[in-house]
Amino acid sequence: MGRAVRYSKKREAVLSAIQGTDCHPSAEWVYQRLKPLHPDLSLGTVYRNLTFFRENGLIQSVGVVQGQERFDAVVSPHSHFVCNCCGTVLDLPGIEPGTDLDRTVSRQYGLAVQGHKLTFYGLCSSCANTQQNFKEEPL
Amino acid sequence: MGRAVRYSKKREAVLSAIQGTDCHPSAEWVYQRLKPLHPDLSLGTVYRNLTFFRENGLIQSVGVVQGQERFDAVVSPHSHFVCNCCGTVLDLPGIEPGTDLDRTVSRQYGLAVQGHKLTFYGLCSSCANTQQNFKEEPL
DNA sequence: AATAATAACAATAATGAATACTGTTAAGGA
DNA sequence: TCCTTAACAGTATTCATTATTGTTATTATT
Repeated sequence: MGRAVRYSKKREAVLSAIQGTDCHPSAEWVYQRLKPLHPDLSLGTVYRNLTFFRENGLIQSVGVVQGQERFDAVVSPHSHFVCNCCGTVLDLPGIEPGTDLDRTVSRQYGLAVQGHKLTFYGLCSSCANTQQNFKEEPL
Repeated sequence: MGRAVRYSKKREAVLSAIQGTDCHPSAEWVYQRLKPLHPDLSLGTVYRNLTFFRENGLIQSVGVVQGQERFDAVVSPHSHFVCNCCGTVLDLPGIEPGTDLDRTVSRQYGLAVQGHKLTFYGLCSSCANTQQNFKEEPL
């Protein structure tokens, strides 16, 4: 018998924080957001629960942006845009390549492709208007 | 190991009801008094807890008055007056015979007397003024 | 070196089984 | 008849177990 999962207010709060925003937050962001309501919250708990939720498929990782991993409560495959200046992560709901890419890779390499993640990088409109440049190398 | 005693709101309420009055109430009186605050209280619980408290020395029985047992949260030995008309039970703080009675009985009969209860019967001033008579035989 | 993330462990809090307590109903007693 | 007790199923409390958290130190990454 596996380890039983228990309910906890902190865990629930972490999930709500991610589900309640579309900014694709980092662990630190979640921590700062919840601190006022949960003064005794610890950063370790945030990291632990983010890992827990990702492993259980309730959230997904968007990848590491400027040194911090970012998360998304929308687990269905969709595209993202990452600003290399301010680190903003945006959804790209119009850019869905369908199953063509999956099928191509599947046929060409003989792999059972089940989905994909497509991430764009560049400058968001806000950063482009203020003519800022990225502070870290974008990859 | 004996039966463990647990806390319950109903039990606490019954004790408070008795401790919060000097009218030497009956089970029914306690029940009616607590009903508004505890709508699901049952008369059986009142009886059970009165017995429980008496057996544990937290309250004492003043005796049966007009068919109903009456209780007192003051467990130190003291005298009472019972009105045979309205059933009122009064404390008689000035009428304390001390240990003389106990010692007399103890010597005369060779018994280990530890205390006594002295109860007077008659008409309280209220009933005497309205010239009522007792409705039940007083004993 | 500085910051993000993980590991270790004691302290805390949630869970579930055991069972004391209560509500209800029926039966006993004065 | 009315006051009180008994029986029993349903409810609520307790407590041991252990998942979760807070803290601190350590590792990883840039």
